[in-house]
Amino acid sequence: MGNSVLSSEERILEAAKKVFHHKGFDGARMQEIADEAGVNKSLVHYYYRNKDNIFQAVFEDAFSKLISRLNEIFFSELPFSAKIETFIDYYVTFLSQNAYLPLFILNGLYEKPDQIRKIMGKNQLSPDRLMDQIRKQVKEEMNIDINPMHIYINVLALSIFPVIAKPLIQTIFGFSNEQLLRFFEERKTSVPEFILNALTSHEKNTSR
Amino acid sequence: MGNSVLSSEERILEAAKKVFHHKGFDGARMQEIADEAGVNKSLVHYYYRNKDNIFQAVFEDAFSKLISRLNEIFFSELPFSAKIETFIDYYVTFLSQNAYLPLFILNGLYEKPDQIRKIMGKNQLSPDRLMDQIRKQVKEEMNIDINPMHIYINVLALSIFPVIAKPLIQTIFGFSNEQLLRFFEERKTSVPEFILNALTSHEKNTSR
DNA sequence: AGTACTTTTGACCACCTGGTTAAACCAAAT
DNA sequence: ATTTGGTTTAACCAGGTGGTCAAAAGTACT
Repeated sequence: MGNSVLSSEERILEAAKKVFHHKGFDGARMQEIADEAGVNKSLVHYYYRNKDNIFQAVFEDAFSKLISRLNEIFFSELPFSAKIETFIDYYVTFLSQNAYLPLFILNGLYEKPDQIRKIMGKNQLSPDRLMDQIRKQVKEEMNIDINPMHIYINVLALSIFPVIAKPLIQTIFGFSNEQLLRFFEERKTSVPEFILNALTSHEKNTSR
Repeated sequence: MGNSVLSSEERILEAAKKVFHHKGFDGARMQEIADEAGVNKSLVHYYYRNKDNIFQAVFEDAFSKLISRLNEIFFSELPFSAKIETFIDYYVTFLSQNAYLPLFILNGLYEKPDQIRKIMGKNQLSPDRLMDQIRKQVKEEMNIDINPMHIYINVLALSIFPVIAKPLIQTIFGFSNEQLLRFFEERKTSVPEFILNALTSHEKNTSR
């Protein structure tokens, strides 16, 4: 357990991430965080005054980790199809390795709705510009006029949900761990195909 | 708070649902369940011996509620496009009114992976038959050969994720409650269009 | 060696947690 | 009226909870 070069404060934060990610706010124990970091429980309180504080630190870290790259890709100069492919590929890989993150964040958003805006401020999302860009790109490249918000949410849904629903998928289909991995690998190509096909007009959109 | 015709046992279960759905297993308090049901805490233990038991009762109820109609629709005799439309319409409505359910279930699947198989046994899923049917239908009606598992997961993702991510969506887009409702209403038509378009071949699928 | 400062610890606490138990309550049957 | 059965309650408990505090250990400077 000899913990290398990290300072106590850093080790505590890392330990807190591990514990909060896996157990959530209510399930996490200050003692467990201290044990995981190899320090006395009081030291946790010394650096982060209380449970809420350290949770917020963990939450902000997780949140920005999850969305920073998202914006990077979506605001890049790539054509839309490349964006989708790049994004799915990156996200499926990233989320496979950090499977706990999305559920942790979604739970956090429900439990602590107050602190969201603070974090939103830090990680500039500027959705208006993003939506304009998506609408324009899809119109130009796919010749289809569709509410970009739905596209955006659909892309997120198709990338994130399967990771969250891992245990469900595994039980439904009876997947072993290797089979599940292969399933996620397949999605790296099948999901972009699915999305881009959905956005390709073959005849005019059905009126309603 | 005069609770009408329900027996104490039923009132306790209803109270337990409310509390567990909103707070999760670790966040829920036996005392709060008792208060919510308007009974003494000991009575909760009298009917359901311990916290785990009553949680399992709540979980099974939620789980079967969520998937029973799913199978009903997917195993019906409808053409595939009608299935998708029916399913999305039903699910978006149902989930809007039970927004806590999906997250509650997904968390439960992570926290109590042991009890899953029991429940899976009760609510027969028989995924093999379902997958065969989907593949066959999509091939016949859309003339496209695609792994039905991905279709199935995609449909679930597009219906369930937005509900789970409610607070996220609301914050990103700055939606009021009414705007969010309208957004979900729109999805009842936009999502089936999206899916069916994605499954309509305009040129042969890229080989691999 | 002594001082001033931060870091780390053990002991402690008030409160809350799920759970137990024995007694009270209440109907229906005798 | 008494018994019998299920129902409901108050009182209680051992263990755990986040959090405090003062003392100890370490560090750097003089």
